[in-house]
Amino acid sequence: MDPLLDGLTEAQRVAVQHVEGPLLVLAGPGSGKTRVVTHRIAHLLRMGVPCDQILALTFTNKAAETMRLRLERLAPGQRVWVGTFHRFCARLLRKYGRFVGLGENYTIYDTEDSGKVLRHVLSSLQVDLAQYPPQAVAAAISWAKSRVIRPEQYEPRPGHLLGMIVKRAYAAYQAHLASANAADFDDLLLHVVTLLQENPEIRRRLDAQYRFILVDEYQDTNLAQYVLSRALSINHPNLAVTGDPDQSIYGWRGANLNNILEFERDFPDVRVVRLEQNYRSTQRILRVASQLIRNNVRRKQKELFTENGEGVPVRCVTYATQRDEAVGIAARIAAEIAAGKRRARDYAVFYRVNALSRAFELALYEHGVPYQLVNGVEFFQRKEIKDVLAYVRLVNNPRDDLALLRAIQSPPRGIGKATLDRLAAFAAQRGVGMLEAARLSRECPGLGKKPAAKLLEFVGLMDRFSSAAGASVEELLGLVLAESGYKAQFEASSSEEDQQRLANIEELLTVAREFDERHAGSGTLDAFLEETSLVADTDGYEADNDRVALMTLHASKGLEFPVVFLVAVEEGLLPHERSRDQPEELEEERRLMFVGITRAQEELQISRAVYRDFRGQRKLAIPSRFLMELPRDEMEIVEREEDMVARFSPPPVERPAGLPRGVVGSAGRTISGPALMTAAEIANGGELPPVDPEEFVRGQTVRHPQYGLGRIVALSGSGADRVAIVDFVAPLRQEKFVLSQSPLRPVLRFRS
DNA sequence: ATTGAGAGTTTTTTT
DNA sequence: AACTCTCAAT
Repeated sequence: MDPLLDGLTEAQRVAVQHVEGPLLVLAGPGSGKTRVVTHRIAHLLRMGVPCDQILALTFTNKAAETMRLRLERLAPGQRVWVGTFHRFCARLLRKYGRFVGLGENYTIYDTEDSGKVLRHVLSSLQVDLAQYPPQAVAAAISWAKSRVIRPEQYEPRPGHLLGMIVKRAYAAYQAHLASANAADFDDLLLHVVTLLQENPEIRRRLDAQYRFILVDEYQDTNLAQYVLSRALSINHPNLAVTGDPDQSIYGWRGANLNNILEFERDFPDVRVVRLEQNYRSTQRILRVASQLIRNNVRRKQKELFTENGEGVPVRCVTYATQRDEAVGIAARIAAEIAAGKRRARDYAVFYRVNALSRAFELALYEHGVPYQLVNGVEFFQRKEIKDVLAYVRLVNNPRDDLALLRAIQSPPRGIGKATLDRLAAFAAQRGVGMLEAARLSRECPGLGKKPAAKLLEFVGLMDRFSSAAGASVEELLGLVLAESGYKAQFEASSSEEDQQRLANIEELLTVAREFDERHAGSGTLDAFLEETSLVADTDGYEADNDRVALMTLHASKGLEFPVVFLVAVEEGLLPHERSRDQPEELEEERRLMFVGITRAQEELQISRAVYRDFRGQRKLAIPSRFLMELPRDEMEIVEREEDMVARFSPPPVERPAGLPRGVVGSAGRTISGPALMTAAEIANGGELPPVDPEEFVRGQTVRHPQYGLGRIVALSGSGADRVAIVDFVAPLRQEKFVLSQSPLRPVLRFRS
C-alpha cells in the first residue's frame, strides 16, 4: 500500500517516481496529469528533498491554485512554491530588481496602464494615432518582449512603416517605465531573463536554490519562459515539463509549440512519458474530440482511448436566436436540478468570447439557477478599484506618475489638464517624479498661485497617507477612502451604479483585511499591490460553490465538468474571425474547441443559433466549419424546422450612410425589441404583454409571476437597460430586474 | 475645470 | 452594446 502510487498506471508511476534528470510528460486531456505532477512532488518530498528546493511554475493563477490545493491534500503543510511565471518573476525582482534598473518598490503596470504610457509616448513622438493604433504598437512590443528582443535589438523589416514606429516607441516606452520605476507584464519575464544572463553568480545561486523545477502546460510557454526555465536548470537539470501540443491555445501570446516539440533535442537524456489513457470522458465524447483534432496538420499523432463507458450521444443543437439558446440551456439545467438529477455545479457553459456571457447570465438568473462567472469583468480592473489603489500605489512608489494622474483626478479636485501638463514638463526638466515636482510647484514656471496651492494640498494629503504606510493595508485603505473624498462622492449619490461601486470598494477592504490576516502583520504594501496586479480572477472558479460555471474556452483549460454546453459554435466566433485567414491560427481555434470538448465527463452539448446578437447588431450566423468535422452520424442532431428558417423578421437593412445614427439605432431597437423577442419571451415570461421600461416609476406597485406583489425602490438606466430594484412582500426579499427582459408588470400604470 | 452629448472604436483569448 | 475620445457648453 502506497498512497502515492496506488491506482496509478505503469506510465503514471514512472513519471511520479522520476527524481533526477529532465522529464517530459506528454499528457492528453483527462489523463491524470495534475495527479501525476502533484504525486511526483509529494514523492520528491518523501525522498527527502527540502520543500524550498522545489519550484512549480504554471501559466495561469487558476492552474496554480488547483495544484496548490491538490498538493496540500497530499503533503499538508509543505511549503512548496507553486505559482505563475509572472508571480515568480515579480517576487525575484523584488529582491534583485536593482540589477536590472528597478527599485525595490517597483510598480507592475497592467495592460491599461501600459496602454496609457504608450499612448503618451506615441503622441510625444508625433505619431498619428489613427494611422498607427497604440494597440498594434503595444502588440508588437509585447511580441518582441516575449521573444526576448530588447529595444536596441529590435530590427523592423526594411520599409515596414509600423515597424519603424515600433522601434522608436519601444525604446521611449521602456525609458518611461524605467523613470516611473515600473514594469509591465512582459517585463517581469524579460527582466528576470536579463538578470540571469548578466549575472552568472546570481543565476548559479538560483539554479542551486531551485533544484527541482516543474513547468506545467509547457506547450504554452514563450521564448522568455523557455529561456528562464532552462537558465535555472543548467547545474541541476532536473527540469520536468508537462504538456500537450493539442492543447496549445496561447500562440497569440507568443507561445512557441517548438518548446515542447523539441524538448527532447534540448535535453538528450530526457525521460519521456506518454499518458494517453483518458479517465475523464465517455467514449462518445472522446471520439468527437479525436475526430475534430485529426483535422490539424501540425501535431504529434496521438490516439486517445478510454475504458469508460460509451455514454449518451453528444448533442448538436441549433436554436433560432441567441436568446433561445440561452433560455433553452437555462431551462434544461433548471429542470434537471429541480428533478434532483444533478446539482448546479455539475454544469458549465463555454463560449469563445466574454461578450457572450450576458445572455446566459440573464437566462440562468431568470430561471433561478445560481451561476458563477469565471474571469468575467475583472474586479481589479474596475475603475473604482483602480482609483483607490492608485493612492496606495503612489504611497508605495512615489515615482509612479500614472498613479498620481489617476489619484489626483479622482475625485475631481479642480486640477485640470493644463496644470498637469505643466507639472509633467516641470518634472521632466528636473528629472523627478510628478509628486516630487508637485512639492516644488511654487517654482514651476507658468503655474498660477491657485493651481500651485491645489497641488500642494494634494501633496499634503499624500504625505499623510505615506506616514500611515506602516499600518495594516486595510487601515491605510480606510484612511485613503475617508480623507481623499473618494468614498464621499458615491455616498452622496443614490444611483444604483454608485451603490455598486461602494460595494466594490467595501469588497476591496475585505480583500485587504484578508491579506493582512494571511500575513499576520508582516504583509507589506508592496506584496499587497503585487498580489492585486497579478491576480486577475477574484471571482475565480471555486469548485465547492454549487453554481453553474460560465467561462471562456481559454479559461476552461484544466477543468472538468459532468455536463458541458459549448455555445455559439459559429463562423466568426469559433473559429474567431481574426484567425480565419491564417492556417496556423485556424488550427489553434480547432485546438480551442478540442479543449472545450474534452472538459466534458458525461454529457456534451454543442450549440449554435441561426441569429446571433453581437456588438449591438443581429446577424445571420453561419454554422462553424468545425461542426462539419465532427462525426455527425453518431451524434444527436437537433434542428427543429421552425427554428431553422427566418421566422423572425431579419434585422432592418442598414440605411445608407448620412442619416443620423440615432435614427438607424432607434429603428433597429424597435424591431429587435418585444416584437422580435415575443416568441421566446412570452413562452417563458408570462402571459402579459411587455411594457415599455420607461413606464415604471419609483414607488410603484408591480407584480411578478413568481414573487408576487412588490414595490419598486430604485430605478436606473434607460431603455433596454433600465433596471429596477424591487422589494417583495409575500416572501420578503429584494430582487433586481432588467425591465425590458423581465416579466415584471405594473399593477397600476402611471403616465407622465 | 468639468460636464455632457455626440462620434467613433472595439479585446479573442491572459499575465 | 459598451467603451473611450473629442469638442462644446456650463
